[in-house]
This record gives sequence, structure tokens and C-alpha cells, in this order.
Amino acid sequence: MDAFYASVEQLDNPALRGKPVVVGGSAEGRGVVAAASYEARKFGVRSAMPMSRALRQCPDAVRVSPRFDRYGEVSRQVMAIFRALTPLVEPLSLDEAFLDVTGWVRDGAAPERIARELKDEVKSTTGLTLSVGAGSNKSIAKIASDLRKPDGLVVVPVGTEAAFLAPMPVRALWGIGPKTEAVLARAGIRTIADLAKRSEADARRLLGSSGEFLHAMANGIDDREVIIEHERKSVGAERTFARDLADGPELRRALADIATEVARRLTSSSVRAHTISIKLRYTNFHTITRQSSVKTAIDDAAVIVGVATHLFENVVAPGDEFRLLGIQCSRLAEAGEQTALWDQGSDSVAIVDTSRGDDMGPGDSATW
DNA sequence: TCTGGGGTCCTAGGACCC
DNA sequence: TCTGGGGTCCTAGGACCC
Repeated sequence: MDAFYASVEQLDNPALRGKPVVVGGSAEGRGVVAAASYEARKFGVRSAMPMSRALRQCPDAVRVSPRFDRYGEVSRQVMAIFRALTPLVEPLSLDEAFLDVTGWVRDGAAPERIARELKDEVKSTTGLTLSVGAGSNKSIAKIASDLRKPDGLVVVPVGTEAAFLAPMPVRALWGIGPKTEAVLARAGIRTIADLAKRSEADARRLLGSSGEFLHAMANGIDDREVIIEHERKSVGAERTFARDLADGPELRRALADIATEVARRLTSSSVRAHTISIKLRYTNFHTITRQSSVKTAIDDAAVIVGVATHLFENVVAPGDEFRLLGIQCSRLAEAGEQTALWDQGSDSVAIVDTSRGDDMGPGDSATW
């Protein structure tokens, strides 16, 4: 979907149409841009840019706070249109999905026509535009879809994959970010062709375990399937404060609020977690995480608060101030699968903390 | 200029077991 | 005098994506 969040806001509020719209948190709240309409992008406004900077660059922009529930609604509409075409739909986010239309192509449908009909259907149903990339594998389709935004349609004919990729910067490959780009640049690798020409062994040496895969991708080879269902691995929530917070009632309240939110999300997904981790970002942006595993999977806010508080108190030092606090839950288990411990009459949760030796060594435990 | 929030995956080191 | 090897699980940090 093109500039998805911003486009939904313009759809729902005609007064915003034709205007630069920026969706994201407020500048005072240290927000960043989640999405910018194309009118705003003309001013250089981009996703992930601090809102303060976005509004400086584009003073006429209208800032809108995100409404994720609404984006989810529209997303479900769009995904339903996709699924009417093929059940083989892999959503990547609210506004992006892979569709395996091999069956249609095998039956003689031209990729252009499939894409055109899809775009027309989404446009007439939701009023929104999207960009389609079509190719013989996921990497090609993904890169092609980014090429002619907005309202784009790019088809990469079978057999032309490597030539299509060759002149692009390595950064265009999925999984190559700024750090990896720099590593490759130091080795003289700047374009995808540069990477494709090197040996697989070189790629592995420079890129570690993902080297083999990236090398293949650079050569246009990618045999990943379209996966309909992904099992969720973690559930979390975090909050950046409008101003840095030292330990105190406000911070403790935030901890409880975040735990409550995480518990709500766990419950609504019918999962419980064996591992609870907290994330702390200091004033200087240095970020640490501390985690602790519990024997019996939990989804109760009060218990999560207990674990998180314990972890927090183990690291906080006098004078520390934080700009962000987060809680993540992982090692998820389905809520239905309750094992032994509860059944055997235990009514408490044991916390085994191996993160520090100070006051609790392995084998020690605390209960709530 | 001052840096969100939701995630996934990988690496490295240490504990622990046989 | 010199201190295994393989495997698994856990924790912390970091790169990356949308």
C-alpha cells in the first residue's frame, strides 16, 4: 500500500487530501514519522524521521496521531481481496503481502493482468492505491514493488532476474542495512552485481551465516515459499517518555501500565510467556535488556509487573534516568496447554534469576 | 537533528549435563 | 602439570525490517 497510514487518514478526512500529511507521535513527545503522504515526501520527510525535524522541513504539514485499529480494519479489507485471488497470501505487515499466483500464471494469466485487476479491485473497494511487483521469487517481487511507487506495477520477466538486480546498490537486498552495506563497501562490493560476482565463500566470510542466502539472492535465486501462517514468537510493549524519568512513582506507574498492556495482548492472543524481559534506554540512548524465565508460563499483569520490577531493581542505580521502558514476553505457549505445575497445586510462580550474581544466584528464587 | 514501536533472526559466552 | 568434547538452554546485545 502506498504511504498506507497517511493515505488512510486522507481517505477518512477529505480535508487532508492534497495536503502534506505526517502520521506519527508529536514532536514534544519525541515522536517519529510512521508514514508521510507523497505531498510531505516532496519536502524530504521520510519514515522514522524525528517529528521535530519533519515539521521543520515541512511547516505546513498536518500531523496526525496514528490510529492502528483503523489501519488494521483497512488492512483486513485489503488482505481479503488478496485472498479472494489466491489463498496463498503471506502478510508482511499491515500494508504489505506476498501473493503466490503461480497457479494463475500456469493457467495462462499474464502477471500484468493479475496485478492490474488486483490494483483496480483494491482501488474500487477501499479507495487506496498500491504498488505491485511481480517476479519469479519473493526477493524479485519485493524489490520490483518498490521501484515505481506510488501506484506502480513492475513485472520482472522470468530469466531476467540477475540482470534486473545487477545495477542496484546492495542495500536494496532484504536484510542488508547500513552496517552490512558498510562491511561490503570496505570489501569493494557496492552493487548487487559486485556481490553476485564474488564467490560464495567470500560472501560467507563477509556476511556470516546469511552470506550464502544473500549471495544467492544477488544472483536472482530465492526459493523461499510463500508462508500463510507465522507463529508469533514474542509479544511486547514499550514507551518512550516525553521527558527522561528517574526511578519514582511515575516510572513505576509506567512499568505497571506497560505490563498491563502486554498482559492484555497475551490474553487476546491466548498465549502465555515463559520469558519476561525488560528494556531500558538511558538518557544517552544506551540500551540494555534483562530477562528472566519462569517455570510456569504467565499472562497475568500483576505477575509480569513482579518479574519486571525485580529485573529493574537489579540494574537501576541512583541518578539513572531513562527515556524508554519496555517489556517483552517470549517463549510463548498456548494458554490452553497448562502443564503440571499448576495442576500439582502450586499457586505461585518461581523466578530463577541468573542475570546477576549480586543478590540472587542460580538456584535462588523469589515468589510472588 | 536528536533519534517510535511492533517485531524477527543471529551471535557469543556461560552454565550445565553426560 | 595441565586441565575433553558434544549438545542444549539461557542471557545480552545488535542488525534489520515495516
